[in-house]
Amino acid sequence: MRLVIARCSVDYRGRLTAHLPPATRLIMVKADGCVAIHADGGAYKPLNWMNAPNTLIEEEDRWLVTNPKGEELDIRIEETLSDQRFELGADPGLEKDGVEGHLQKLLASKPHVLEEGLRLVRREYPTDIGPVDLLCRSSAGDTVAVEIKRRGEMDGVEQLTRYLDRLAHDSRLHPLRGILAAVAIAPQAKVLAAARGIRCVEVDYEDLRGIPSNHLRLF
Amino acid sequence: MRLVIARCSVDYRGRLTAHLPPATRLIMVKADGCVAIHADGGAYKPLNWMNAPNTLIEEEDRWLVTNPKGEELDIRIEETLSDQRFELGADPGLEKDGVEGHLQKLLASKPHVLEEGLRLVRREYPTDIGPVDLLCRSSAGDTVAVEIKRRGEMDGVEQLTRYLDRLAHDSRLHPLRGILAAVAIAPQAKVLAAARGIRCVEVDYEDLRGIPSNHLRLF
DNA sequence: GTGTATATCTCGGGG
DNA sequence: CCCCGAGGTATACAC
Repeated sequence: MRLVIARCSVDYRGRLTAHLPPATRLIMVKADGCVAIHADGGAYKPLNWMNAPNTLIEEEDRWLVTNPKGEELDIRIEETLSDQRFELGADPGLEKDGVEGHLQKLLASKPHVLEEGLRLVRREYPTDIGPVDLLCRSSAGDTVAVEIKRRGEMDGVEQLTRYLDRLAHDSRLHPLRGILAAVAIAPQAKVLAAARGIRCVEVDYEDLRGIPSNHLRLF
Repeated sequence: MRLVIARCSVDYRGRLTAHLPPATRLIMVKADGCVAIHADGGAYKPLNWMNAPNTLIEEEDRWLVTNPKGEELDIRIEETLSDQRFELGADPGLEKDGVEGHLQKLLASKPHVLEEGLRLVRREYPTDIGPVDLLCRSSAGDTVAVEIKRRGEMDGVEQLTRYLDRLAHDSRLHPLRGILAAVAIAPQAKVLAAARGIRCVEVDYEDLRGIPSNHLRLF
């Protein structure tokens, strides 16, 4: 990783055009060639950047970064205050817990949490506009499409609605209905879901991890 | 701005939990207190971060960053390879051109570009599910809701459809139709729009800037 | 503050 | 390669 502190002005031309007047900033060049220009504030997003893959042509007072898509980042260096390189090596990467994928796996193994008697038909059930998170069947024989979110918002309802529209074309899946499952569901999303006959279920992630998946009973 | 190169492991606990095994990384602390941990690759997004406002408690081998929302970033420093501070000063900020906001302003002043005789009723016309980009009236007296995007995709069609549904409840706006305006519109979006009776108009941003806004004619 | 939509979104997965 | 969906999305803007 190369870290340059320099007084510079920058122009980006590509998906939009953007200009940075002269000021002192950090220019970060990573091992994969990506370039980011940071001010001393304003969260983690750089003012300007160019992702890999790209080409860096470096002159005394000008860096020109171009990529295959035709975008370019034009950095005019007025004064270099520091220029250092560090060997960081490969990173083992981030291990996450608590994202939608985990919630989906948990609910796939315990669909009865959403509704008594619900059984999984398939996770990531394919349609021609994208996969449905869970396709289930109820004890009454209904097909139930489940859309899973960490937070249920209106776009989740839209998404499930689109899937239900597509699935409705397959008569083998009738009768068909939908469930929006999330750790928390916004009031407006509940209203929109209700208007479309979609049931909302709020689930507790911590509880869910504690429930055994082979939840068999003897009668 | 403070730049630390260190071998460290990191734990984030908040909206999810995330763990970074020990490795050498860049820890960036900006003047506003925000902290970002970067590996030597993978574009501009840090592996972990904590935005301002937050509190940094720094010990010899451990940094604990907490914020008012109860999130925390726990950094264990195993070895510090470099630790430097730079005075960057305030940044004049980025000047952008070509984003949706500009396109909306331009089209608001030149709605006739979308359709001969179209006049603006209101920009950001409010509905109870959000504002419509432009509400216009045609020379024939139709109400025309315009959704503006840089790139017209399916979600833009969905969005305009939701608005048209809401606006249709107001009989004063009848007859009502919609236009999706964008610099470029994806084929799938065109198909979906056609199926819903929504007209698609691709506009040239550069041309648009050159057209005078008071486009009056004498007959 | 809440809610809604944008973003040079970024990033990852699947066909 | 594109398409689609998730994100600790962040950020701006209107109500």
